[in-house]
Amino acid sequence: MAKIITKKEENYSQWYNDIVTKADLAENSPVRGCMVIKPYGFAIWEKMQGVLDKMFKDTGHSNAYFPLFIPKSFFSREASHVEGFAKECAVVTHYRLKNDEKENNIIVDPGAKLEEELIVRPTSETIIWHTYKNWIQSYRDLPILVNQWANIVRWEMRTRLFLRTTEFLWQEGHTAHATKEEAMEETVRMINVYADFAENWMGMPVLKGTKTNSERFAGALETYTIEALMQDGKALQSGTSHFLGQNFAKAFDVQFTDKNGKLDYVWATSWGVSTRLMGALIMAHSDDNGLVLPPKLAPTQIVIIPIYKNNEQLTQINEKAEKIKKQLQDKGYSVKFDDRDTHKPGWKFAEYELKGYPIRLAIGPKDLENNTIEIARRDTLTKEVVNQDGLLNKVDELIDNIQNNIYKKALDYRKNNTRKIDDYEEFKRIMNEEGGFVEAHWDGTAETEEKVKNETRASIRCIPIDNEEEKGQCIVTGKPSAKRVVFARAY
RNA sequence: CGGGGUGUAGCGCAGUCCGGUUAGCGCACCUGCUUUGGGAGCAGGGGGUCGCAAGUUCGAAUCUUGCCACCCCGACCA
Repeated sequence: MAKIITKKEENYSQWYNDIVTKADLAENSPVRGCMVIKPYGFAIWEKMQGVLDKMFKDTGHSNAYFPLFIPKSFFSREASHVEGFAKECAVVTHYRLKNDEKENNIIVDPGAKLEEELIVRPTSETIIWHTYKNWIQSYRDLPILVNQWANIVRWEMRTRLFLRTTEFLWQEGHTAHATKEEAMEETVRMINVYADFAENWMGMPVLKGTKTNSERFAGALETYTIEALMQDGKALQSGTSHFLGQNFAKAFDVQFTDKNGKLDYVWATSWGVSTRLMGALIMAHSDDNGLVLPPKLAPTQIVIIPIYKNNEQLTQINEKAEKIKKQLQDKGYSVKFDDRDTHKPGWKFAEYELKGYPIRLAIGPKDLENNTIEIARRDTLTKEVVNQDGLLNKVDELIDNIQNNIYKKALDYRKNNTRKIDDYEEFKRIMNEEGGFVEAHWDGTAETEEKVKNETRASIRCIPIDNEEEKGQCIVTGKPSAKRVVFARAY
């Protein structure tokens, strides 16, 4: 088995092929830049979906669904939005094929040309605000707090499995509010939901902050982001929440009558996370033996592997294992008993490590004799033999412990790779040799941001919310700065 | 769209420079026996339009021309 290299950028393709193919997550699809999410990978996604969906509902949102196709004219209504997305849209121009008798081939029927082209959604603001226009007349119709789980298509020039695929799955929340304050609160609420999910479920520490003008979502007045640091020192934008102001309401003429009888435009937010989070999950925690999944998101938390020499032993172990499985399931754990006779125990050990199962139990003849069981944890790859009577408590303890440990490990990694730099030459060296987050002063201009990007390939990932004010001088121009911002090379 | 690279079995590759039996290796797959506490051993077996097309030649995976696809690095981006 080829080793999975997590540190070096140049080995990521190898790493992906192994993890992704062998761990049954996905494989390259014949369609340009698209991915097949294999059953095990999709199980992880479903798990994430389930948690996020509950978080959205708990914050008052409901699910809905809007069309995949957006008429081209909708798109051009919001100027900066169309500018941001125009270059990466798949466009439907015809609605029928026909048999070309000369060539004996199927061709696009020229007679089936659409009068107005349809855009395959790269995001749904336009069609949703077109729809909201009919839903909103009065302040009594507000707020609208809607989320949709959907697929979208962005025809990027360059794709990267999981991190930037042509088609991807995501959720997009689109809310409408009567006041600016309320919309702003919603924007911040949702970035906090994302940060909560990333840290407490994925075990992945994130920096919360706002984007600079040039990195902002097309059509937004403010973009909040969570930025995670991958094990190769590159940053990954993992979720965003946008304050859209009244831009889309104005573009789609969505006005409402307020309590005082005055007409005003509606305030909007949108927010989303995608299957990129699976890439983040993989890249944040995996090691040379494969995936490491946080217990809270692992589709199966515990696997039990029988070790036996003959059928008689297997029967005895089966009985015992099924009992243990039942007990664990009663406590709410997802458990798999792998009694396949087609693979040997050693093979199974390696297999479940590759797939990142948090806890592995092994039970064999020795254990039957001694009333013991072997318990192994994926995050540290350590194992111990415990008495069966204490197993349930041990599992409780381990599940918590593993969840906390992988978070702590990722946090330590980030701490060790976050540097305060005040010298531009040092900054350049760090970007070339070390990677990671660099906290530095910036004069606030797009010119400086652009210069740094051209010279170091590092961009401003965010202006952190939590960072303290600290007066300083821009690392490039020496002009005054009120606060450090976070730079990194990013995916 | 620029720069680089690769296309040979499901996966990973050798063979190509310098044309020559029936195209080979590892893993995986199938059958049988022995095995089973960290990816088992032995024996046998199946699987290929050598990316596509044309050309050169007695003969092409190998040489020539054209095309296509994919990967990596940039520009772009969740």
